[in-house]
Amino acid sequence: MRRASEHGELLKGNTPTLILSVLAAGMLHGYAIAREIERRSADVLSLGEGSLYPALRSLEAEGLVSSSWEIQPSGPARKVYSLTEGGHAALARRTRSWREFARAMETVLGGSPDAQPA
Amino acid sequence: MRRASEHGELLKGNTPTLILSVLAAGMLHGYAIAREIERRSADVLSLGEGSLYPALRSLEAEGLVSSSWEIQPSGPARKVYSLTEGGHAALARRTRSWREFARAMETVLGGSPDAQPA
DNA sequence: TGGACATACATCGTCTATTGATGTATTGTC
DNA sequence: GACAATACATCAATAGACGATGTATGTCCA
Repeated sequence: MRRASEHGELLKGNTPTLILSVLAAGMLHGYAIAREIERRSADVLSLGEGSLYPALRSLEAEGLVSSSWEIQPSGPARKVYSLTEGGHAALARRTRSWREFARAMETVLGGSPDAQPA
Repeated sequence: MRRASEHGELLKGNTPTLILSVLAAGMLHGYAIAREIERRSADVLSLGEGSLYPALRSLEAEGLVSSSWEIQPSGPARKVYSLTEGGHAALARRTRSWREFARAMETVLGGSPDAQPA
């Protein structure tokens, strides 16, 4: 499938936040999580399979999501994930942390003569 | 010295942007760059020496900053950095890229029922 | 019939960047 | 005399994203 545009290393550390975020709207299987992130971000953000599946495993190991297999009448089985209570709390925490970070980035960038206003 | 608050892995990929950003206001030596980032961000963001100096080396290798030693009448010598033309251009590019990324993060987060408005 | 592509899972090696520790040396302060 | 700040630097360990690869099914088209 098409690759979304590049954002270098910026995604680092934000993958779990993005996954928790789309799961907050309801349960989804792994592949659909990646598509939903692309859809919501208008293809600016994209998770490769090599980032997605390990991240889901680690979120499950931390107890932030839970999963069950869904057998389809046709096509491969899907692993469907949903947020646990801890997952909702983690999302709220991570969202706050992201926004504090993003605001701080803006204040540093904004102090530069080169920077256009945001 | 005191450590600024933790933001996990969020800094990843943004270190060069922050350095270029504070250098856009004028030349500074390495240690002062780190202090200026802390000052502007009200101690939310902080670069350890282990991140700062390698990042400066690599920026210089890319031709985005240039440096010269400054001998002080008292105290250790300082390596003073300034932005090259390429550095100004890179800063503008990186700032645009950061903001596109941050906006996309917000649109994904904003689609969640758990998210408070930014 | 065969090719391409989307769905859907998963793993693995590589690469890159941050972290924290460690080191040297000077200066100022309590 | 000890500690902290200034000021440079390196290095091992760690973590996380990327891209490639693999398996399998289903669809669409020529």
